[in-house]
Amino acid sequence: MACRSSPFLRVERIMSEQSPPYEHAALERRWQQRWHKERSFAVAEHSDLPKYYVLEMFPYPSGRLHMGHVRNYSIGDVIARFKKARGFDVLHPMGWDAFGMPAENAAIANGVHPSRWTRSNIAAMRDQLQRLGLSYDWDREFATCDAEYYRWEQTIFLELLERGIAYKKGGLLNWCEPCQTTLANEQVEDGCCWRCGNLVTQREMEQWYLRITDYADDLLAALDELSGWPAAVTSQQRTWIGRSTGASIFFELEDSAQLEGLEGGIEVFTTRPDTLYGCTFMSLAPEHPWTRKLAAGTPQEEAVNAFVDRMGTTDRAQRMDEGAAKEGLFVGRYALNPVNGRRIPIYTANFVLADYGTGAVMAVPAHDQRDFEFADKYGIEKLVVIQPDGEALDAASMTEAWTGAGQLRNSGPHDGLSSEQAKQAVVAELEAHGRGKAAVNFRLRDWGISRQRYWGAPIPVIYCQTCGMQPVPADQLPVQLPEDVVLDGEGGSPLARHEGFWRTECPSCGGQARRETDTFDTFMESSWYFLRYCSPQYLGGMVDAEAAARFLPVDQYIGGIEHAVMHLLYARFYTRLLRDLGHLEVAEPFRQLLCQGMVCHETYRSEDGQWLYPGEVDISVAESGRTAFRKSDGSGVRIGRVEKMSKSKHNTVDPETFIERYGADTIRLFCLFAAPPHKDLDWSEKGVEGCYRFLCRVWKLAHQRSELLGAAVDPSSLELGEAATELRHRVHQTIDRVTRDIDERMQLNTAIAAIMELLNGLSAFHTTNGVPRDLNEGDAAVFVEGVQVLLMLLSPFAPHLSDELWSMFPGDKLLEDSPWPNSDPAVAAARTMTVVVQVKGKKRAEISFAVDASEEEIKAAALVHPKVVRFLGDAPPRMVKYVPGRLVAIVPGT
RNA sequence: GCCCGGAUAGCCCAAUUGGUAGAGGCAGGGGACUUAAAAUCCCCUCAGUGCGGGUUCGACUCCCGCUCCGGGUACCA
Repeated sequence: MACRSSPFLRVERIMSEQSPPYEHAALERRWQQRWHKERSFAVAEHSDLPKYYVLEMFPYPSGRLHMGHVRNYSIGDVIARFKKARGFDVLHPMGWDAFGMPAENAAIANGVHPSRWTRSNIAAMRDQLQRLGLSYDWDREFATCDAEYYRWEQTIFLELLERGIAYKKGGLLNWCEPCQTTLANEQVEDGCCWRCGNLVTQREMEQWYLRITDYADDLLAALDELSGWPAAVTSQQRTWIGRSTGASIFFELEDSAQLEGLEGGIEVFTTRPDTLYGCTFMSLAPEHPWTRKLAAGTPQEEAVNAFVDRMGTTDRAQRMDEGAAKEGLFVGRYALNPVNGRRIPIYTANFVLADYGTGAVMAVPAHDQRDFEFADKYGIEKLVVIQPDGEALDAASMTEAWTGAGQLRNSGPHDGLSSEQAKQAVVAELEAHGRGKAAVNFRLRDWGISRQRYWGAPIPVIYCQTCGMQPVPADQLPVQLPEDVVLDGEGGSPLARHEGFWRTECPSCGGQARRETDTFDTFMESSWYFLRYCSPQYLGGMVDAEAAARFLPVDQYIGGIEHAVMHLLYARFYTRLLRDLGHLEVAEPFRQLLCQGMVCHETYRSEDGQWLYPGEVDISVAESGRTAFRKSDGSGVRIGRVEKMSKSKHNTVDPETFIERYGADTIRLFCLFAAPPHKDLDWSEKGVEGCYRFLCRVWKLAHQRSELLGAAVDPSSLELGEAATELRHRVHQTIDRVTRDIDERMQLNTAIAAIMELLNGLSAFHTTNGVPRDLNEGDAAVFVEGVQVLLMLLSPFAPHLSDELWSMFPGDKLLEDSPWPNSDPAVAAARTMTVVVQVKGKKRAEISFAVDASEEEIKAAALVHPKVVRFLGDAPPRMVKYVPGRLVAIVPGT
């Protein structure tokens, strides 16, 4: 056990006497300081080099890095370092998504001010990031809680307000009680708050919105062009935007004269105008503005009011649960079907959503499953108007709705049309009579951006009793968040209780006025931070136009998929807004998106069902399988499945511990090696040890031959032996493999595997039976070239160790300033090839050829190979196919 | 239910996109070194690709029909 947690002991053991110990802690600190001193990762803003912008989703400053962060940033760092070596001017920044509720909750719980809490967390996490050796240009760092950051958000908000993109309205809102704030629709997952996981309720409130729905079509259509995004994300956004085409139809009331304001009738949206002739009733959402009004004065009035009241107090999730029974009530009045004049009863129904479409539905029970069930329950007539091929539907005997296509019947002039044709024909009929039109409907709602919390950017408006709502004048920006607030978790928004903040003068009349006390949704800040990195100190606006033109869009964005329809949708929207306001040229912020997989770990539970941390458990491996015991008392432990690391299940490991034990290079390497970036990664301490061992072997290889490294000779001018030629070929091939794996395939795990292979090759080459052998001049030159290449290829993954060993070569240039190696195509090309001979698809022989052997030559050799001849028989072969460089496939004659 | 993914050795993961199933790591076994153990070094075992069909000279790869796992989404009219 002792050795398991004593890496230094282990290092000494791994190292033979001829190598100095690999002291990763001191070594890594030294190189981090050197990079810092030389500003190795500063962006050359005006260089002639092509730019490359790599960005990882910036973290919320919780105070501690978790493995998900480490993985995310390690991936980004490889790309950043690689692109830099490939000659790009790389922008690779880092900052802090610093507003948000944890800070405020911590303040309520512990009395620490959110600002102090946040700043000290930032300091701690910055330190952790720096100890990972990530290649950020730290001069560009900022936190979104900096007034100099959010002032531009306030500025833009005022521009949006002027253009009517930002507006305020009242209505039912998502309310999270534990968080004491409203939430945007995107931030409600499965009826629960995305942050705290508690059930979201509905509440009638006023708040600010951004008209994202104006951009719905554009946001949707442009997804098709985002070929660099994972389909999982674009498809989620498509679903979320939820565009459906159909018709908007007006149903007049039977006695509309009696109801003021309903002269045009009730509007419904449908995707199935072809079924209009089959409409036998109408359903309104309980919250529909006409539900109560229609019932008023009818015998149904009292019952309808009671129903609406009950629905209002029924939990939304419960009411909308699909298992919930259809329920409704006749409202006491009739409407007229605009195409056939049929008198249809109007119902209110629990399953009709107030905020989708118009909150009113034309019900076609024969062709919609929900309407079918409702009609069954309340004895409403079903009318078949779509007849599927080869089947005669009969309303009386149907057991479920027919929702597919078919031929029209009972539909007046449209009988005989296909449902597709009828969709257009019915719309045309409606349009001719002014009773409806083709329409598109979206599921997407406007983005609610007000939050009733303190730790956010103030919304820069003022309310005056006489002048109404007034924007804060530009010269009074930023509206600073006051520091001196009472945070006790009581009595609603802290700013609303801070008189010094809200009491102000009307900018228009100078009279007494009140500031808005809600703050912005923190997704507002993360919707443009990538832009600010282009010119983080710019004082003239959000971004310096020249810097934006140079660096945008982000070439490679990396982060978790959990933001598929929150951050990533808002950022696309916001970028469009800024383009339309003239601040930007681009519409899409992120050219390529990589969503890394989760970091997972086995779970452990004690006999009494408690979750245990991996550190509390010992595991022994026997033939019968693995068994686990609790370290403290040796009691049995149940090994559970591998799951995403989470605090609640205690299956987390702390990056800090592992960095101390093995070093940042090892941890980075493991995160990149154990799985391809987009897939889930199973944390394995054994695997970490394997990566550590690999780095130790690299270390040892260089030190074993340190005397050679100081005097590199170009091997291309030397006469090389067989083994040296072969090794050199492998070295150059490895350059090609690693380059392609990083650049084209984003397959970092196989890039590392190739580097490991190269190490194995170099080790075998310079030793005999594990002991260093004598190398001639050619051998030495090839070996040294191999070590050089190895370090260059390794440097994006394990930069500290690579730099340390690189310094054994002459010159004092950092690897960070050295170009990526180029392979010599002549050397990388194989000299011989092994061709497999298959007879009827079965491998029968292998033959070696020079790479320039001709097809005829190869086919001929294959056909006379003794192992092949046996399977051919006497007749001439029916087919002989040559796949260049790979195989000869033969089908014998009969 | 629908829409995405995924399933290859005891485990993680490769396979140049239809051409020799195995690169890399872990675990396991053997050997060298050692008084011994550990460490280190060298060597080795193990699957025929979730299941059933099909196309093909040839299928992990393409087609059809399933199973299981993961993710998203759902009275959206």
